[in-house]
Amino acid sequence: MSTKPDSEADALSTRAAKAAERRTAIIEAALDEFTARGFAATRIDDIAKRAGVAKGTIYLHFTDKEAMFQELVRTALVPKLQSLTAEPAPGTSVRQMLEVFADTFLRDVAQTRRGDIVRLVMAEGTRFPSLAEFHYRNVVEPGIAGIGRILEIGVARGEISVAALARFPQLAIAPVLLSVIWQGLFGRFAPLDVQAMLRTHLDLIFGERTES
Amino acid sequence: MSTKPDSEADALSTRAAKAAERRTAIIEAALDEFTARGFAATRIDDIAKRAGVAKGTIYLHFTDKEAMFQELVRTALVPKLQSLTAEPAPGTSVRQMLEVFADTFLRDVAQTRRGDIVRLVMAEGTRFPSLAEFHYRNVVEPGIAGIGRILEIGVARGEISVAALARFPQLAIAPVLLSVIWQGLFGRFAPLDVQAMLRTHLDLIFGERTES
DNA sequence: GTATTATGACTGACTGGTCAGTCATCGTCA
DNA sequence: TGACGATGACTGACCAGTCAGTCATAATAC
Repeated sequence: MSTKPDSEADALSTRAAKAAERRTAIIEAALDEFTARGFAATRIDDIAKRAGVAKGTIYLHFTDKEAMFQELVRTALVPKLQSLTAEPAPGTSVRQMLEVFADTFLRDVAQTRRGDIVRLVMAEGTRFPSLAEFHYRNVVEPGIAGIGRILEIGVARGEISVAALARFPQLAIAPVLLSVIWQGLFGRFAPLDVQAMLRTHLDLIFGERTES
Repeated sequence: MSTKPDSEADALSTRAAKAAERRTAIIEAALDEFTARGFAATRIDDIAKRAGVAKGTIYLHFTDKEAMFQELVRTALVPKLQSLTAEPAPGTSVRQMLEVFADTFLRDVAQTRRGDIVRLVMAEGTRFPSLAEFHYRNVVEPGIAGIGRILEIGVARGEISVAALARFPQLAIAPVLLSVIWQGLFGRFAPLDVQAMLRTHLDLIFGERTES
């Protein structure tokens, strides 16, 4: 692909390179605008302005607004999922695995623009069923399955005493989801100590008695 | 109010009654449209058609689209909150109190149009900060406080062994919120046994060991 | 009780503005 | 020089909000 004397590959230095740059700029700008305003209220003109590009250029890369929206939102989360579902080193306790998961999530999702994207999916998912389903298949289901595997290990090892928890990995995820929502909607005037909350949640799962 | 020979009161039979009917019809229709399409994509014409009313009539009741949206969404949830925060009969165990809360929530919110409204607030809250703040003050904060009080009793009585839980009532709410989101986005193709999940969550809180 | 007038709720065609998507033209690179 | 990427003015559709006119009902007169 790289050494083939293809006209496209030859142009890599200037033409294709600039095209790729432009595409990236458009994607960045579009994500900013879509997360800030939602699908319907976002203007293509604004995306173009923010990307430093004319409106027509956008239509060289995407067929229409809806296609652009779906393509962007789809690809924005999937790559990062691997780092979350990565198998942990053997010999770690299940509690540590979940702690790593929570920390990674906080660092890579909740505190970055990816958090906005999660909110965006929740906001627009009803109006774009195919988008919701795509996220279920590619983000939610694998995520749930990964957590489920960890929980099963916890139950098998006796670290987790509520065996039914493995049937509902959603319970382990719920506080993380709540954090994303909370920070987006209320964080400005009612900040939440997410880290401490998630630690408490782990105490709950692992049945550690604590004094206040 | 009913016997006063007021011109307004006199007209209650026909004129004012019809006006009230109309207003209700508009509110119903507007909630349907807004929850189905979101704020920006909802057309006033469609609300009018659905309410069986001319467009101009809507502007006799609401100053503009945004005012209507905010007023509707604001008032739609507040009244029902009382039934959720109602003090339970003394002598009930904390677990029972939370069970009642969960059941009431499922019956009155998750499985009704109120669930759509919760989703709507989450979806549009970012774009209507005053709406988010209103909901925080009038729905979230009282709700959190109510659950917090129950949890404190649980800690004091020794029913709950993780004392820090009382600092984060959000942890008790999180699965309920997740249920609403899940059913709205994925319920169609990946239904979730919410009742069983919430029961498991209570097992977690009350440290009941269970076998699968 | 009946006729006449006054009221204001209701209507929907219309306006002004916005915005997605197009395309004739231009500029640039191989 | 020829080809193709980029441009932005333009078009047509769409829609929030308006307002002059209609009509059912209430108030008043007789």
